Parts: sequence; structure tokens; C-alpha cells
Amino acid sequence: MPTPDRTSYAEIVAAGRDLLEDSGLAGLTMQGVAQRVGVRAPSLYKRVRDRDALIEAVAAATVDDLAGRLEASDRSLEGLARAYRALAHERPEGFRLMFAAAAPQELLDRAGLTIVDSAASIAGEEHALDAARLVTAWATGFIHMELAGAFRLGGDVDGAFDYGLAALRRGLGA
Amino acid sequence: MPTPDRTSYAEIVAAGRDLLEDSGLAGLTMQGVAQRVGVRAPSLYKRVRDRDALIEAVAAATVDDLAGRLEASDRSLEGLARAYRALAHERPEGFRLMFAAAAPQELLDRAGLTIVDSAASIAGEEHALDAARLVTAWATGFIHMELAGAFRLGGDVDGAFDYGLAALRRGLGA
DNA sequence: ACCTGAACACCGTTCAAGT
DNA sequence: ACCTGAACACCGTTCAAGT
Repeated sequence: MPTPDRTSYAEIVAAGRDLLEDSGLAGLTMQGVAQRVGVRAPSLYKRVRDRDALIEAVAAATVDDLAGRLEASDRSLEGLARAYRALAHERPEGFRLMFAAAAPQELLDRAGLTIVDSAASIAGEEHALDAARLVTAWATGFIHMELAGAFRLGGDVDGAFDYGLAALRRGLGA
Repeated sequence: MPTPDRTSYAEIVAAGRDLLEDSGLAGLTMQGVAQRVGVRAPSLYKRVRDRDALIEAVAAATVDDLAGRLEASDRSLEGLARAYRALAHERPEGFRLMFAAAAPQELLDRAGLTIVDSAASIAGEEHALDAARLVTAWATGFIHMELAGAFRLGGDVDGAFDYGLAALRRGLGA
């Protein structure tokens, strides 16, 4: 005697993303997600293996989101970096989770290749991969530190971001 | 009727650091730490407010460790970056925790000022803070990505680190 | 075929009782 | 003055019983 579905995998992952931002990783509980989608916690196990799998799915959805934003940008060094930072500001917990949880290689490659593409046009094909790693590492670290509140020696944080972009262009050009 | 102490705050924090590396943040449990120092979990509450306070103390000990290593390096751009990366390779979970948990401002400033000092000699006093943030952000992001296994498009990761150091020197010199 | 309450394991935390 | 077992709250997870 089939019962109409009261939720779906996509709805669960979306609720997980929102709960993550509201309550942090420790607050991303099965009971919390269940409440948001309107079922009891045990029902989630029909669609998700366990909490770790849900966390992975939330991380994967965030990487997918990021890849889409990078592709939708003007693909310049500056455009890519600002799109990356904008996502991190909108979903800081999701940003952190991308580096704490495993995401599908295919999605990571999609985001990575967009950046390598852009890097090639600045530093040349020969150094494209090294250049992409330089820029991505800088942006990733800048955002991590910014979110951790590590920039408290004063100064202008937005200005430091622009300074970094300009200095990287100089360093890559040579 | 006093009882001889069976453990100490320092021993608890040290056990926490080791357990963190062995079992990850989720594995850093009060029961696990208690077992390592030879008491029962409730006894830890005589010396530590709660699990969050213990996690903060572990993060602070890691920042203190880092500050000491930076000060003991030759303080060149390359020396600082390599000392940072070496710590992260030895204590990857501790490195991650520095950006996930709050550490005392005084310790963070101590580490930060060592880097600003070095940056000043390369980019000039005027841009010292921006330059320090560029280098620190790059190293932090590089290590985060490396630890997350995000460098899987091939190529030589150590080579990419050296390429980054050289490009940053070029970009900062101008 | 999905949903639920009940049950169990595990962990954080408190507290009265021991020494 | 510190240490402990017992107790409680909370969460992840399983499962038999409902529809």
C-alpha cells in the first residue's frame, strides 16, 4: 500500500544547506533536518545513508553552486575571485565544509578547470596549472582567514583583497 | 582530605592535541581525553569548563606552536612559508582547527606580526600589512587545499609551492 | 513503499557520595 | 580537594509495526 512521498532527496539536501548556515556543522543534525522537511528523523534514512553522507551531499551541492557561479562570471582573474568570495560570504559554513568534507572529484575538476583556463591566458599554457593553484590558494586562504576573523591587525580588508589581485597579476605576468 | 592530582591542565591539552590528530575533531571526545590522561571523564571538568573550552585550548596551543616556529625560522618569505607548511603537515587537524575555533587574539597577533615584519622588508613599510596578508592567505589556502586533496589535476605539488613563492616575490617587489 | 514510535548505543555534563 | 559511579539529556541509528 504505497504512501505519497512527504519529502525528497533534493529537499533534504537543501534543508541541510540552510540548517548548516543557521546552526553550523554541529547544528546540522538529522532531527533538525527532519523537522525542516516535515518528517521524523528515521524517515531520512530512506533517502540518505547516514549523517556523513548527508554532510557530503551538502558539500557537493556547494561545490556545484560554486562551479556554476565561476562559469557564469566573466572568467577574468578578478571576476573569478570575486565570484568565489561572494559565495563564501553568502554561505560561509558551506565554504568551510568544502574543505572539511569530501566532494565528488568530477565537481571539483569542473570548478578547477574553469580557473586553469583563465590562468592560461595570463601566465601561458606552460604555467597554467601552477598559476591556477597560486590564485586559487590565495583566494581560498584569504576567505578562510577573513571568515575566521584573522584580519584584526587593522587596515582595509577589501583593500587587501584588491592589493592581492593586483600583485598576483604582476607576479603571473613575468 | 586532599588527594594527589592525577593529571593537569597541560597534560589534558597535550592529550587533546594528540587525540585530535589520531581521530579528527569528531573523535576528540571527553571520554577519549580522559582515558589518555588516566582519569574518568567527569574529572576533566575540574580543569576544563566544557568540551568547547578544551577545543579552544587545543587551537590556542597550536597557534602558540606556530608562532614559536615562525620566530625560530630565518624569517625570510620562504622560511616562514616552509615553517608554516611543515607544522600543517605534522599536525593537519590542528592546522584546520586554527581556522575553525577561536584562539586568543594575543597569540594570533604574535604570529601575524612576525610575518608583517618580514613583508615590510620586501614590499616596503607602506604595503607591509597588505603584503603580509597576501602571503599568509596564499600559504593558508595552499595548505588547506593540499590537505583536502584538492590538487588532483596532476602536476607537482611541491613545484607549485615553489612557483607560488617565486611569483609572490615578483608581485611584491614592484 | 514510506512513515513512525520505541529502543539502544554513545557522548556531554551534573552531582551526590567517596577518599 | 580531587575522583568516581550514577543519572539525565541529546543525538544517530535500527527495526518492527502501522498505513
